[in-house]
Amino acid sequence: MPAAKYVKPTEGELEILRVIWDKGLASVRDVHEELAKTKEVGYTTTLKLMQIMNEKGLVKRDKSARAHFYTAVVSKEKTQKHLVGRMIDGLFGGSPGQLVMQALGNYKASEEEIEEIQQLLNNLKK
Amino acid sequence: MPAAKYVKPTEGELEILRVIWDKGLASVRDVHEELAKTKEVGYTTTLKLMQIMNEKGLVKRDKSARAHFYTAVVSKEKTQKHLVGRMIDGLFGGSPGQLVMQALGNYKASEEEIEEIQQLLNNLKK
DNA sequence: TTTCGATTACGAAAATAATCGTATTTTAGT
DNA sequence: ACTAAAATACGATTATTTTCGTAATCGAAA
Repeated sequence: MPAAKYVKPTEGELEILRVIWDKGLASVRDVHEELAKTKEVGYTTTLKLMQIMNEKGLVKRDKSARAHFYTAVVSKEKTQKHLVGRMIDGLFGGSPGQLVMQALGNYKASEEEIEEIQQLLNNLKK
Repeated sequence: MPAAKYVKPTEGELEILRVIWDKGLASVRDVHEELAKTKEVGYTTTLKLMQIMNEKGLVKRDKSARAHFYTAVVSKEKTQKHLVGRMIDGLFGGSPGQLVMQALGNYKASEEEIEEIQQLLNNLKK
């Protein structure tokens, strides 16, 4: 197994990953149009970033068609886990509970989510 | 009220804030020695960063003594809230529950923490 | 096959963040 | 008052990330 070191995506890369995770497969134009909904950005900026992500191994691309199609190499779950872990260690003194309290206290979760969390907690206790 | 816009601390600034939050009041040397425990860094680097943080309004300093003493202007809780919020919106599709599930699933919380969270959830349901 | 709109390739500038060397200032001890 | 140790001030360099202009390339339509 070839080491597989974790590459932390930058802010901009994360925005792009979100789109790709969502679509599964996406061209530069797909991603760019999605980003353009929320911010002013040039097409080639998005392109360049996606090329860099490809070099870093965050995504891979299929060059067979004229417009290249990108897929994510790093999974959403794995990335979430890394970033949540960083936040727990860096900002919550290593205590996941503190992060959870903070999140639940400040941001409203739906009824279903609450049920789901309670379920999980019950399992964890056993 | 003078606008009070939120300034997002950089990674390096966050490390320093953690030390200041912990100590309440800290000189550059205090902070630097704490940072030096975990990474190689020059004294003046820490100094400079703290000066920048002062300019940004993240900390304020008491210059009356020879060695200046710094205190945090932004609270730990407020910073946590902001960063958690960013993470929820950016990585968890706006769902705090997803973040919580991720955190609890991957990082072990203590028995007490679990109890506390259950308590909170019960309150939220009502 | 020629053209034209869309795409990728490339390089470099701009913006942001982190680093540290050197100069200056301060003050306690002599 | 002088010195030395320790602190701050400042500027500049380096590293990283983001941005985008321009050129080259591709391929479908005429």
